[in-house]
Amino acid sequence: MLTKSSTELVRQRNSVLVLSVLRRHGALAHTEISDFTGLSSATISAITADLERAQIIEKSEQQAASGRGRPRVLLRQRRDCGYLIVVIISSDAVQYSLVDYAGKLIDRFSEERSRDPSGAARFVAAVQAGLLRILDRSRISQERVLLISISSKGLVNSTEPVLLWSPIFGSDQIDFESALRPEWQAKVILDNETLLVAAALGAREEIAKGADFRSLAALSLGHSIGLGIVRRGGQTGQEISAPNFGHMLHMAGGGLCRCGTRGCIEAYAGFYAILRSAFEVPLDTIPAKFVPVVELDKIAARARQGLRTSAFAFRQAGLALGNGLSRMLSLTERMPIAITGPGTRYYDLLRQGIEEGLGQSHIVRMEGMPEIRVVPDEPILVFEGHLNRALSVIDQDIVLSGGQGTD
Amino acid sequence: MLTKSSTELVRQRNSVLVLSVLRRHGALAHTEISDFTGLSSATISAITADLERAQIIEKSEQQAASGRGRPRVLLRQRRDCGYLIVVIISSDAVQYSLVDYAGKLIDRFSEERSRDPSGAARFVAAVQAGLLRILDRSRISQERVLLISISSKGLVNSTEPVLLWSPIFGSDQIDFESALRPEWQAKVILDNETLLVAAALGAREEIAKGADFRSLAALSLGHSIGLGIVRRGGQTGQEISAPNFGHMLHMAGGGLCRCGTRGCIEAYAGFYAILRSAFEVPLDTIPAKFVPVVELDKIAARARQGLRTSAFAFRQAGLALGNGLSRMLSLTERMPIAITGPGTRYYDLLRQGIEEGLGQSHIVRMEGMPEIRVVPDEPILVFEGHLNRALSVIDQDIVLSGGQGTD
DNA sequence: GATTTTTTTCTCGACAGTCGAGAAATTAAC
DNA sequence: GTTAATTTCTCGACTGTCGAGAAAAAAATC
Repeated sequence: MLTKSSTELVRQRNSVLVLSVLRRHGALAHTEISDFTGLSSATISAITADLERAQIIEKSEQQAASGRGRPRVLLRQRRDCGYLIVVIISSDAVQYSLVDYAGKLIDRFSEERSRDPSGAARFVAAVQAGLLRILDRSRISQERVLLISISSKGLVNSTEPVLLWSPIFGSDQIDFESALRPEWQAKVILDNETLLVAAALGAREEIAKGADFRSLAALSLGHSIGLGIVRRGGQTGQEISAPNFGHMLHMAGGGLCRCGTRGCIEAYAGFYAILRSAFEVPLDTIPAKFVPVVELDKIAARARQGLRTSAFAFRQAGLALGNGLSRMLSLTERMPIAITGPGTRYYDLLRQGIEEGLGQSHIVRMEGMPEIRVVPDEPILVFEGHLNRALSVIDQDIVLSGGQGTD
Repeated sequence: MLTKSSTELVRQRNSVLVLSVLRRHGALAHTEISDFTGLSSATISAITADLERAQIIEKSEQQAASGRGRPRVLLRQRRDCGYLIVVIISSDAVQYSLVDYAGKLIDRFSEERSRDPSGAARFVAAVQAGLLRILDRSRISQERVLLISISSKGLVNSTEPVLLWSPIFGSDQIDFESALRPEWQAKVILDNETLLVAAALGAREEIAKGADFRSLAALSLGHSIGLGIVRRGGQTGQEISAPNFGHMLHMAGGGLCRCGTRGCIEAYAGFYAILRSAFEVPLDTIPAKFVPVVELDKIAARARQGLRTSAFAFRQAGLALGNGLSRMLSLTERMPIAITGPGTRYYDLLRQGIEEGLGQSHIVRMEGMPEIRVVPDEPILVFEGHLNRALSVIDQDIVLSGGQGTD
C-alpha cells in the first residue's frame, strides 16, 4: 500500500540526510554539506538552524583559517546529545560499551557469562546489572541513553527485540523489550551478530564502490554458523536480513545438531561437528556443549599433515557450507561472500569442500563461482555494525521526535 | 545511500497514489479519492486538474444522481491514454493480450510455439510478428503502446528484460530489450511467471487483510517448478522476487535434471521426474523433454489405487518440495505458501511428502508448519499479476514523464 | 413554486519547504 | 589601505499541502 507524502516528510528526510552525511564525514562546513547532500545552501541553513536550536548539532570553535576568504564554520553533532549502549552477547562473555552520539567509545568492559544452563532469567538479571554498571562508571543518568543495541548469535524476531532461539539458551525466548521497559525509556533493538557483520561490510563496500554496490553476504564460522545478507534498498538505504542459515537443512536425517534436529548445516560445519567427525564419533551422538579452539587447532594441524580422517572432517564441513551457500544463491541474486569468524583460520582446509559444494548446483554452474573473500577480524565488524545501525536509528528517532521535544 | 527529497517528489508520489487508488476502486468521486488517500480535498483538486490536463484521467458523464445534494463527478482513467501488451510464454504456446489503460482486455490470441530446438532466434522473430499482429487486429498504432509485459518460466535478470535460463531454451539467453528496441519505443519488462502469481496473490491478500499482510510464497508445480515470494515493502508497496527454486540443490549428486545438473528439486518434483521415478528408470537417465499430462494422470490413478512404485514417486517429489520449502523458510521469515499450477491435481499424493520434508528442518519444528493452501487457477493469476504490475509501472512512468509530455 | 437541507466540488489564504541570487562577512594577497 | 576570494546568510519566488468556507446542484419540505 502506498502512503501519502507531505512537505513535512520532505523536511524530515532531508534532516536525516544531513545528519547521516555529518555522521559519515565528521564535522563539515555549510558548503560541504550542500555538496554531499545535493541540497541548496539555503536549505542547509534552514535545516542546520533547526537542528542547532534543538541542540542536536553545534557550531565548532573557529579553527585556524585554512585558506583565504571567510573562515568556515564547522558543524558537528553534539557529543552529549545522547548516549548509546552496545551489548554484545557471545558464547562466553557479555561485552558492554558506552558510546556517545558522535560514535566515540567512552567506556567498555566485559563480564564472563556464567555457563550454567539455568539460564534465561538469571541472564536477564545480569544484563540489567551490567547496563546499570556501565552507566554508573561514567556517571551518566539513565534518561540520557537513547538506544540500547544488543546482538547475539541465533534467531531474532524481525520486528521486536526478542531472541527466539540461540545456541546458548536454546528455545528459551528472551524478550529484551519487556525485560528493560519498566526501568529504561531507551529504545531497545536486537540484531543477529552476523547481520551486523554484513551491515558493516555493506557500508564499507558502499563507500568504496558507491552505486555499483548491490548486495553481499557475510558467513560467520565458529561454534555456530551465521549468515547475514545486505542488499541495497530503494530509498531507505540498505536492507538487511539474518536468515537461520546455520540450522538450514543440509541433509535430511543427517547428523544430530545441538538444536535437536538432524541434518542442520551446523551439524556438519560447526566446531563441535568438525571435532565429532574427526574423531569418527557416530553422527547421532549428542554434541559437545563447548569446544576449546585449541582442540580444533590440533585437528587442523593433523589435517595439514595429511591425516585422512581430520582432513575429511574439514572437507565435509566445507561441503555442507558450499551446498548451503549454493541454496542461498538459488534464492537470491549472485553476490560476493565474505567469510568471517574464528573458523577463518581453517579456511585453507575448508576451501576445497566449499567450492565443490557450491559447484554442485545449477546456479553456480551457470553464473560461475561467486567471489569469496576472507575477512578475519569479526569482533571489529560486529561493533562497527552496531554503530552504523544504532546511530542511524538514533538520527531517525531524533528527527522524528526531536523537533517538538525541545521547541 | 539516502537521497534528497523535494516538493516535486511529494507531488509525484501523491499523483501516483491517486492513480493507484483509481485503479483499485474504479471510477471515484472527488471525496472518495480524498478518503482513500488521506489527502485533503484541495490537494485532490490540484492533482486531478493536472492529470486531466495531461489527458490521463477524465470526468465521466453525469450519471443519474444517486442521492440528494450536488451530484458527484466521477473521475476515471482515460482508457485510450495508452495500451499494454501482455505476452505469456508457456511451454507449448505464446499468448498475446492487448489491454487498455484501464485494465480492460481488448483482444487476445494464442500462437502455438513450434517445438523445435533451433529456438531462440526464430522465437524472437515469432514474438515480433505476434506483437505486430495483435496491434494490427485492433488498428492501434505502435507508439500508443506504453508497455510490453512478458512472462516466462525460468530465470530472469532482475534489472533488465533478459531471460537467462528457461526450460524451453536452456541457457540460450534472450534479450527482449534489444530484440524490440529498434521498432518499439514501449518499455519492455520481463518477469518470472510464478513471481506474477505471487504478486497477484499478494495483492489479493493485501486487500483482504490490509496491514496484517506480511509476506507470501507461491509454489507452482508442473513440468518445471517455480517459486515467487512477495513481501510487504516500506514505501514502495510490495517487494517481489523469483528465486531459482526449481533448480535449487535438493540432494548433492542426485537425479539428473533437465538443466544438466544433478540433484535439483525439479529432478525429483517436475512431471518428468515423477514419471521417471514411477517407472523406476535410473535417475541418471536424460529426462523426457515433454510429458503429456494424461501420462501423469495414469500414474496418479495407480498411486491412488495403492500401487507402491507410483505412490513412492509422488512421495519423493513431495519430500524434495518440502525440504526445499523448509530451506526457503530458513532463509526468510515464516510465511504462508500457496501451491498452484497443473500439479495441484496431485496434491493429495504429494501432501504427506511435503509435510514430512518440511518437518525435517529446525525452523519448522520450532515455528510450526507454515500455512499451505492450494490455489488451482494459475493462468488467471498470471494474467492478474501482469496487470497489477504492468499498470502500476505505467502509472509511475506517466507521472514521471507525463507532466512535461503534454504541457 | 419557493425555501431549506444536504452533499459535493472548487477556491482562497495560510503555512512549510526548496531554490537561486545576491548581500554580508571575513581573511589573504597585493 | 584596497582588492580578491571564499563562505555564510538572507530574501523573494515558486511549489506543495491543508483547512475553511463559498459555490453548485439536487432532494426534501412547506
